[in-house]
Amino acid sequence: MKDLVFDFISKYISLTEDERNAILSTDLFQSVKKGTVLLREGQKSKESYFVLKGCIRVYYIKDGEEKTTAFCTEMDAFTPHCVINKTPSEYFISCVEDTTLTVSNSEMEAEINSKFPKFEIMCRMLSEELLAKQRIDFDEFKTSSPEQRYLNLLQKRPDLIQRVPQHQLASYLGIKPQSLSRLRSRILEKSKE
Amino acid sequence: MKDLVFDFISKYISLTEDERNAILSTDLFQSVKKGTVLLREGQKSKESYFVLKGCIRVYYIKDGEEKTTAFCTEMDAFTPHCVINKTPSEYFISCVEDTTLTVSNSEMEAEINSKFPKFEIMCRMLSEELLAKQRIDFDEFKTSSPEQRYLNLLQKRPDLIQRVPQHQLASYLGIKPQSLSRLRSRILEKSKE
DNA sequence: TAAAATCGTTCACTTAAGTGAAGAAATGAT
DNA sequence: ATCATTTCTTCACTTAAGTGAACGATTTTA
Repeated sequence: MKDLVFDFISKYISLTEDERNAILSTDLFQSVKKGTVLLREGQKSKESYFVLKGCIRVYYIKDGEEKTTAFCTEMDAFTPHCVINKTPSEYFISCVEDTTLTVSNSEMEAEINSKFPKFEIMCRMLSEELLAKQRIDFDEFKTSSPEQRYLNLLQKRPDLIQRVPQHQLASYLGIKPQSLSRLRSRILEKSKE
Repeated sequence: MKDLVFDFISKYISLTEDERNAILSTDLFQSVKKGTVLLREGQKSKESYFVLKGCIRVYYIKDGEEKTTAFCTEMDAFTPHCVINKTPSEYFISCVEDTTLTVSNSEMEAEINSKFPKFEIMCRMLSEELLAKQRIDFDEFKTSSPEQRYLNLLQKRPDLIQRVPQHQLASYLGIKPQSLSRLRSRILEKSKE
């Protein structure tokens, strides 16, 4: 399982024995049960996540309703806004499934980065990449209809539709659960013809 | 005008005389006329932008229609996806107004970063910050209606509504120009009551 | 300055999403 | 195993966005 982290890192930089050990000595790995809440609204956290197995979900509670805005699955990294901004969190993060992930705190990261400048480079590359990728996702969202977004998701992350409850998917697609249900049956009708 | 860049940088790191000169020697600054296209679909570019004055616009052309997805104004940085990914660009970037900006290419950035590790740190901080901020914007977009998005924009970037054509704003809000027009008159009616 | 092109608004109509309610199905708890 | 809760779907109705067209108003360009 720990190899997955090193596989991931190797996409950006190559590590010496020392550097590998520095990471392993930090006791990053956690296994959490389905339903566990990792971060709550209002909380001040310094923790970043990297999902090895399972699925975590980012959601707001507005007018008593859950609004899901992100799912992180295998090999997804997530640093909450509150960590960067040092403000109370605007949202919750919880586990959709039993999940294995790394949890790193920002002070520890800063320490490793200053000890091994290579990590600084990796973090820069990774966040630049994620920024650009997220912008494309945002662009696709803006320029397509709910139905197109659903079909797009079916292409790009077919697993999500299986492993995640419909009503959570709905707000992820920017619509209500009833609309997702209707939209799905509309698509089904079309494909029959 | 060049001071603006150093004001911006000073939010992240402090510079020595040497470092300032390294930047100034790179001949980064450009003034471009309204309507100039900085990047075209299909093009392979290595250029990143930082707007000092004016406004640039990111847009796709799908089915012969322009779909605007971003506006960068004073103090906004933008690195196109194609620069990070080394693929042909999916979108166009052009100037909404006469614009003064810095244009830096990724090779030059890499050189400066390796010469002055401080810059590497700044780039990491900046892209982490933009990533987190953009995620919040995306979340807001997903969880609100076109009307709420418009009112939100009116709060956060009131200048945009003045300086940008309505039909470009419309796709930025994820709707058609006619819908934006209708939505605006609906809001006007409400405020009269 | 005159003609042409672009832009913003309005209208009538169509399509799809929001809402509230109801019921079936699946899930979780005791 | 049963009861309770949650989840998903369906329905009728409301609201708002998409579409195509028309018409000034503005801007561009020749």
